[in-house]
Amino acid sequence: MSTPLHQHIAKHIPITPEEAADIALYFHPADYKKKENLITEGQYNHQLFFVVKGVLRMFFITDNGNEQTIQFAIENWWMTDHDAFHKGITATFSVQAIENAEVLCITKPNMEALLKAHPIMERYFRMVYERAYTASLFRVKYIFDYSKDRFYLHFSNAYPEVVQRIPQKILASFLGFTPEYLSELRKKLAKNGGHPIS
Amino acid sequence: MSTPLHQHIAKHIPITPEEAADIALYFHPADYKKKENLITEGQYNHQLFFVVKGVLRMFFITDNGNEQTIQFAIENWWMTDHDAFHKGITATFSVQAIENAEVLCITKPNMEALLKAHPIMERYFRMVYERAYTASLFRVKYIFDYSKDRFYLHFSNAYPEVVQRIPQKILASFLGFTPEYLSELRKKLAKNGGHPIS
DNA sequence: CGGAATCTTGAAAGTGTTCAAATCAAGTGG
DNA sequence: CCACTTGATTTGAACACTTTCAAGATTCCG
Repeated sequence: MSTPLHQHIAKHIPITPEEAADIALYFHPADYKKKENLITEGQYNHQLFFVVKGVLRMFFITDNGNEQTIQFAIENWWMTDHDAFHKGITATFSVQAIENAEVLCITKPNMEALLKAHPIMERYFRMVYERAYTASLFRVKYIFDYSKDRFYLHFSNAYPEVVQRIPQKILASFLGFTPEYLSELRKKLAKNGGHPIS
Repeated sequence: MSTPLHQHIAKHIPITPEEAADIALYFHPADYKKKENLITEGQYNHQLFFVVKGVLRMFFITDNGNEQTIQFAIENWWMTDHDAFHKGITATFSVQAIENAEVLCITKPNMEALLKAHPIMERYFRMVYERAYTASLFRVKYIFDYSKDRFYLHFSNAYPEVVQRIPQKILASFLGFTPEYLSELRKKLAKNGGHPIS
């Protein structure tokens, strides 16, 4: 038998079924309902999550009280407030289920024990973080490079499954503008057959 | 004797002087002059850099031909186009010396050999990437959270050394606005004793 | 000193936001 | 299954923030 986590690990490093089974013991499964928080800004959290099923988002509350979404996680992505998890401090970000979600959780002590027992996992997580870091840099690039309408088009072409699974309000926040403006963009783009205006 | 690289590694993982000396063999030192490129957008690059001395910036050319700076590296930071380095593809970003810089370089094959010979370095780089990823997420947070004037103040308070070492033009680009607007902000802020207007 | 790049200034034009109200969609309890 | 309540999306007008462009002042470096 092969779990999603096992499969994901095996994509990056060679691993035996026995190792995978032992690694799984460091995690515990959990279910979250739509709109439920896995992590809440300002609170202590010491868990890292692997998404087995569902969609999560990370967000925070801006100066003027809006929810600003900064990333999504779908199946086979890792998610947490890394700064809080790593340093054991209160969370800067909240993590919430957008759909009912099924995740694997690992506490900080278990994470340390896991890395000690299976040093090969250092390599796996090195790769995971390297990839996440790269993605985050590209996110910054897109924010600056594209006009808002192009950014919207880019994202909905690149991740159509994500766009379909989330409310527009949250998409607008992720893209960096208001829901009202997203409405206007959609209207404008519809007129132009899905091409940016410029 | 203890090099900056050795010291930085030792901050994260236990390491003997002998190991450190062997690790150093996988790197070669290089000097770059102000404005010289370590990596050029569109070209192949297969090196990762550790900054011993100087300031680097990463940037790309936007749709409308401007240079958009997306991050800096000062002493003890790692820098490269990670996506290009990792996948062996052409670079999306350029990396340039803002001051004369002294760096340690490692090629992709040497990196792989290093990780094979010293698996403990997987842990070190896992930590480095984890930290870089966290920083990148905070960068995105600040972009969305702060008004432009607050973002400017935040950055110049958080990294005064960096601000002093780079031209305003590049700072403006990093913060996400035009040099002209930065001029206005500085004028406005000067009138208000360094506090945001809002 | 001289040339080139950087920084400042101001006016005009865009881009995106805010606010308020109407419409639409979804989930809940009876 | 319907009626109700709540939340999400759309619309439009007024406004605010930021860019663009062009020109002048300043600084840097050889």
